Amino acid sequence: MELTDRKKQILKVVVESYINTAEPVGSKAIVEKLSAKVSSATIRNELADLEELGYLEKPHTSAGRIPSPKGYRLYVNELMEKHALSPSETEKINASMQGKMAGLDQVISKAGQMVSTFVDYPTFAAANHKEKTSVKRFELIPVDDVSFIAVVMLTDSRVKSQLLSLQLPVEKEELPQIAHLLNTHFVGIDAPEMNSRLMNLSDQVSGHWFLLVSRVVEYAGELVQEAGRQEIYTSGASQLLKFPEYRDIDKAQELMSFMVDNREDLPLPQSDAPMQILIGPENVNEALKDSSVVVASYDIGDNMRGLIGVVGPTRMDYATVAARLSYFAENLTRMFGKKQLPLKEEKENE
Amino acid sequence: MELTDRKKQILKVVVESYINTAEPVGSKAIVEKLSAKVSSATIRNELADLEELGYLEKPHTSAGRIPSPKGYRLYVNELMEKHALSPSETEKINASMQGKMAGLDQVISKAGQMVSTFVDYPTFAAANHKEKTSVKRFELIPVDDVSFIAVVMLTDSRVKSQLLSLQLPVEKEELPQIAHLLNTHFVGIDAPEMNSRLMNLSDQVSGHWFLLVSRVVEYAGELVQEAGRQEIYTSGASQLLKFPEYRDIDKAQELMSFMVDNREDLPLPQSDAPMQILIGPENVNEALKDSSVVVASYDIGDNMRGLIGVVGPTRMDYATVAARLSYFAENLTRMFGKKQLPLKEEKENE
DNA sequence: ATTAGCACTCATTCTTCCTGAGTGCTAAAG
DNA sequence: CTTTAGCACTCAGGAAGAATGAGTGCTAAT
Repeated sequence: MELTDRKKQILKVVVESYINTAEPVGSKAIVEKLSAKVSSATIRNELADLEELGYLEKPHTSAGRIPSPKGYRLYVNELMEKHALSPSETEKINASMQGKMAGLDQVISKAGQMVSTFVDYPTFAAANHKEKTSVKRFELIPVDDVSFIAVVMLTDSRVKSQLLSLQLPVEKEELPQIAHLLNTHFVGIDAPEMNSRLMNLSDQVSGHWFLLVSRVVEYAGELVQEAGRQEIYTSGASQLLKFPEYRDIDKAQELMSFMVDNREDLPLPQSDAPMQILIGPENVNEALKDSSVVVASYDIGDNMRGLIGVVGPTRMDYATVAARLSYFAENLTRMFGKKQLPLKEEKENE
Repeated sequence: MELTDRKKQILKVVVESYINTAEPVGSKAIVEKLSAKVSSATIRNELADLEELGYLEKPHTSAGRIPSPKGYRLYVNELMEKHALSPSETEKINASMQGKMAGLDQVISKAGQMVSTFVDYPTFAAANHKEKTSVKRFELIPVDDVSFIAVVMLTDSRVKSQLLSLQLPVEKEELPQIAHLLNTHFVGIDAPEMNSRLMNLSDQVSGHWFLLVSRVVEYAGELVQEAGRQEIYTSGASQLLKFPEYRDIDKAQELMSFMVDNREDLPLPQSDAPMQILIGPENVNEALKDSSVVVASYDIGDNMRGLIGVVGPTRMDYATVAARLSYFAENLTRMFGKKQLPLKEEKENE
């Protein structure tokens, strides 16, 4: 059954007022904010209906109403006015995005940080590889008798390198051959496959070479696995404490410890939708059951999708957050979503 | 004037009892915990003296005594029993340190994390370079027509690399010469010096070369500067909320926002002492005035000194924290303080 | 120097009472 | 059938007071 127009208007007023004040909303207050001129008694009847339908709840008998998750859901789906950003806001966002992010790792974490300061809620940030990352190419650079540098180009166009030292002497002349070996056998595959090929190799090459090769493969394997694991960054977690809903220290600590200490356990929403809003119990994560999350995603290169989630009480300001976040995400896609990452194409200041 | 032995014993009991319970300690409770058999009235006289001397304070007239910062200081300097770790504790520490840290960046942050879980207080972690980091050597690896990889070896034995792309074509054959140029002019110097040498070079080489060189130098300059900036990591910040002294949300938020969001502003103690305890107002940082910090340092390679700080209320368990932290720090020095970093010398599991 | 004894202080807790915002229901009016 | 005025009712939250009890400081005796 569809709600009447008036019921929707009333629900909207309740949600917005509660978002602003965190106080239950009473019938009189609603009358004042409502354009239609009706008495508070009428509103009370409507409120009773809305409560029966599950859109509102009462903290206790003699208090006003607050929205239920179902109420927020309706608000977000139908009632919320997607408000456009003011020029000064877009300006601020644009300014903050100038030249702050060098290198892929930084894009992800910085994006989260910027959003957090901009929406005034805590955020988390992560990224998914669409395809599995693997090694694109190996290079070995001689250093001294016992050490060399392994340079590993990954398919996501990052380049990682590390100094490796052995007990045995390393012959400069052998390195190119070993690199060739690596490039023919260990490119384009995942970590377990790397290991099994390494095993196969063990009796085809000399022990000395094998040692060298396995050190490099070990390193590369870690890189590939690390790329598969998704690192989650969080920002602004301390802002949680400013909301009255987290006055209860235990509630606060539960969520807080997720945000700052156990981020790896934050289950991320999977959908590819540009923006998604998860309200209270819609979150699968136990610690988020009383909170809401607004998630947006953006492109990084053409093989990754960045994710930014804004975390707050269910009473969070969905309209503003959604507007700002989606503007941000769109801009990030514009800046980093190209075929080839424009890594440090242009620079400014220092 | 020296305190009598009995006064010291009493102070010790007060401090330790308060550390355990967070409740003011009364004369009767002291009698019970004190070996000497005296009456509570005697204790009261002594307490009055200790208060007059500034070692104790009273929250209000009818409460027991709590230690003042001066009291904690005396306790830490003279009274505290440096307790040895039990075998099961050292075992746990040793186990947790097995093979968790690969690469220099990880040593620092992981060390902080491990200490935090082990002492049950929040920690911060950082590292100082004793000497300025600079570039030890450049390598350029051709990739395709317009891009190449810059590999930069730093004096702290880290190796960093990045894919650089230009608009102009990159000649494979030129790269070794350009690398040579870089290695003769841009090694062993700091970022500003790099820039000024770059300027000098501008009319000595062709525009094409200059473009290439400046891209690499720019990248290297950032690396060198980044090494100079000190990155601060924190762990376990949410544990703060479990202490009653941070029940006051505002206090909690102030410190919390330092720990999780503004870590770069945490001023770190400079001393090179292996361990240092800063009690309440001894901290210069405003946000830490009501808290205490136990800092220890350890060697990383032979050019860096890692720093781990344990943060807690002034009522923190100095004896336990100090014991565990120093054991940790000693082990870290043992593991990573060698001449040459044993980066991934041995491995286990995956 | 120590201690028993006693009057005093004051945070904390519990009760009681009051207030006022807000409700639900009924009965009358549109 | 919808709206509204009116009224009795509920209940969280705050204020005020009383009781509790842990702890003190001081005095006078040992």
